[in-house]
Amino acid sequence: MSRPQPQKRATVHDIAAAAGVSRGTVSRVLNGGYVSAEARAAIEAAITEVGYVPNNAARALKMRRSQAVAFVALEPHSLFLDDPNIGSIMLGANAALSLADHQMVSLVVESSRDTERVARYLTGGFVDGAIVVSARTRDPIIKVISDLSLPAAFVGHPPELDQTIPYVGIDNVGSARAITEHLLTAGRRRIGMIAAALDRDSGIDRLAGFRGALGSRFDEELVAEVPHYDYGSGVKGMRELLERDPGVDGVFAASDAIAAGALEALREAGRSVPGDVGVVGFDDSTWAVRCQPQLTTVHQPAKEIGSCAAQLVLRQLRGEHPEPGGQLLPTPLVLRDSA
Amino acid sequence: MSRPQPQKRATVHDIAAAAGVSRGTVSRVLNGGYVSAEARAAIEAAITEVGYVPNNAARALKMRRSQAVAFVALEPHSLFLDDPNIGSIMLGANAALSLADHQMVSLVVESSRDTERVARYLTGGFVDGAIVVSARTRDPIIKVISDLSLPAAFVGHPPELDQTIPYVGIDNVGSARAITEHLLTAGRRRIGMIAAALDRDSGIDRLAGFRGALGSRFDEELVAEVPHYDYGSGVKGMRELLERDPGVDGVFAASDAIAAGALEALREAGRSVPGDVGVVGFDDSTWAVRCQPQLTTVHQPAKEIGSCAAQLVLRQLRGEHPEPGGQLLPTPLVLRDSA
DNA sequence: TACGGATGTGTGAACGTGCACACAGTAGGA
DNA sequence: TCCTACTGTGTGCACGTTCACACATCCGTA
Repeated sequence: MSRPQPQKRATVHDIAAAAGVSRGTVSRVLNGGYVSAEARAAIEAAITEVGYVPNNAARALKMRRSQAVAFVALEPHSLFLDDPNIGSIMLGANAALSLADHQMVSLVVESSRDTERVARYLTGGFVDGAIVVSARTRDPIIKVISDLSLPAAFVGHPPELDQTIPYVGIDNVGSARAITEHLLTAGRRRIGMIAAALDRDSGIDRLAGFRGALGSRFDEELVAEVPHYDYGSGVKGMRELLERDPGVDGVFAASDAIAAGALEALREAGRSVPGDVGVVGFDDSTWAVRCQPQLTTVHQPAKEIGSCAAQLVLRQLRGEHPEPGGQLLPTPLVLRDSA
Repeated sequence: MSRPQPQKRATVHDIAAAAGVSRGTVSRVLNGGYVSAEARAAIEAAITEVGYVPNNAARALKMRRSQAVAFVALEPHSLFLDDPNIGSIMLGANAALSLADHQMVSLVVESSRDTERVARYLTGGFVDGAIVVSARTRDPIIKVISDLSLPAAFVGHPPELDQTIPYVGIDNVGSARAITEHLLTAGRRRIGMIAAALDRDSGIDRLAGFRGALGSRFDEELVAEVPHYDYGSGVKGMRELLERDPGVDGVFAASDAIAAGALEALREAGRSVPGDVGVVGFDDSTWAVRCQPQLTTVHQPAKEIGSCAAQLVLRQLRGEHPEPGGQLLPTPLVLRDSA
């Protein structure tokens, strides 16, 4: 029974002693520098023998660099449940950071208690930068990052407080306009929208795009407002739309989840899709292919958004100054069966 | 234009100087000890004035304590997409750690490249413990944790390599047996199962519970095996079941997503639910209430699982040794409309 | 007066790194 | 011969914190 390492961790001193050199030489084989072949061999042997791993805390203290970037998820209740993209954004960011040999640590902010603790964490020197996925435009965390001038990037919308922080997102207005035009060219005449989350940029912009595409044909009556991007809201919104105008023959749902709910309400009302009514969604999430019929929708490049945000932070870490104002990623239309 | 703090961060020295005391006294007001009222007042004033925040890296180095616990998500592709519970488990763990003034940092392991980096991170002194959510029972990360004797807890199933590490999960066998018995007492005679993920404990155990409940009535013919816990597998599995025995009148789906797919296949085949066929699921995820009819299913206490795992780690951090062997949380049946 | 305890404060050392610097030896060119 | 350049190595210091210790003061009591 040989316990590998009881609790004491090996340090540079230990392997220096084991290899018969000084700490400086050990540091040089780890970080590059002039080292003779035999010294290097002895040190590497010692390292593998004792299973030495550098102490990140000490390194971070000395270097003022932790090789870690925070992924801050604000109000995750809604994010994890409503937004099917948050997971993909995380994976995209992680992949990009990983390639640059950085660690992604994701921090979850649920309550104001969390806010304070995460602020301490960001300030405390454990991360070099932050990617912030926020549903709200004003948040205490943003002020912390701004005051700290911590390299950061926002996902989803421009930060209101500090315009110098870059962001990455999609063109919600243009995408909404494009998919509404798809309904128009398919010959739909009475087109309604189930608009959601009108307290956020994304919600407002999607409605604006819809309005823009319809132009003079826009009818306030045919917009059902619901609070969230979820399935239940879709069912409710569609029922409302049918009640206001039973002749509606096209629907732009502000999210795929809403579109799925709308399909349910239409089935319940005996309408066929896409025969009687054409339905389009937004996100191209897993919802889109779960539905019957499958949804025509706007593809959100979630992974790319994540990796792009990571690049934005990494670039700042290298000392570059990315032009502020944000970066909008293309959102191709995905044509399926629902319209 | 007054920049708040250019880049220099305030240290204990700075606030000691500002308050006219020594660093030791500052440390004492931060960490407790004998401090006079006036000294404390002066120091606290200085702290708020310059916006001092302790440097975690230095503190971690000195204290060998980072007040942070890792949440390690292995192979998140499947986790984030298949398992609707991972988000809730995270939130539960975060809440429990937050209450104990600990920071949760979640690490995503996608590739073998990630494995190495995360191992370095765990070893590097940035975290005091780890919660591991793993779909596979053998993983290099487990060996790292074991060798390091890092306080840890597993979610989902017992770790194969190191039996001393506690885990928290649910009784898949018992739960599957219970919900199958529900179908039996409802009078179903020809009961099939759509079994999934038979390469994992959860999948194997759910099938075992099903078999146990049926006893001598068990018929191999009525088990459709599908690879994943997802919707598409549910559609396919149900079609297969109907083909093998059109007289099937009860179905236990290994997950809610599968059950939802089964409902679709049944609708397609013109069967009514629960009239012709009773369907039950597993998880009590958001799927369960999205379906028409809503699913009777097994509730997985995801938040509690997360918080329980966190407790297990925190207890070890306090020096206690939780009895190994794991903790199984209760899984109440949720009766809805589908059976 | 002298002592012991409680209360309050300052100082030095250490946690484990990386880097600047000093130093030593060898080789080549003026 | 001296100067410079290159290769290779060891030492001291600093990063910001906490802790152990020494010291200082005040009080009550023997």
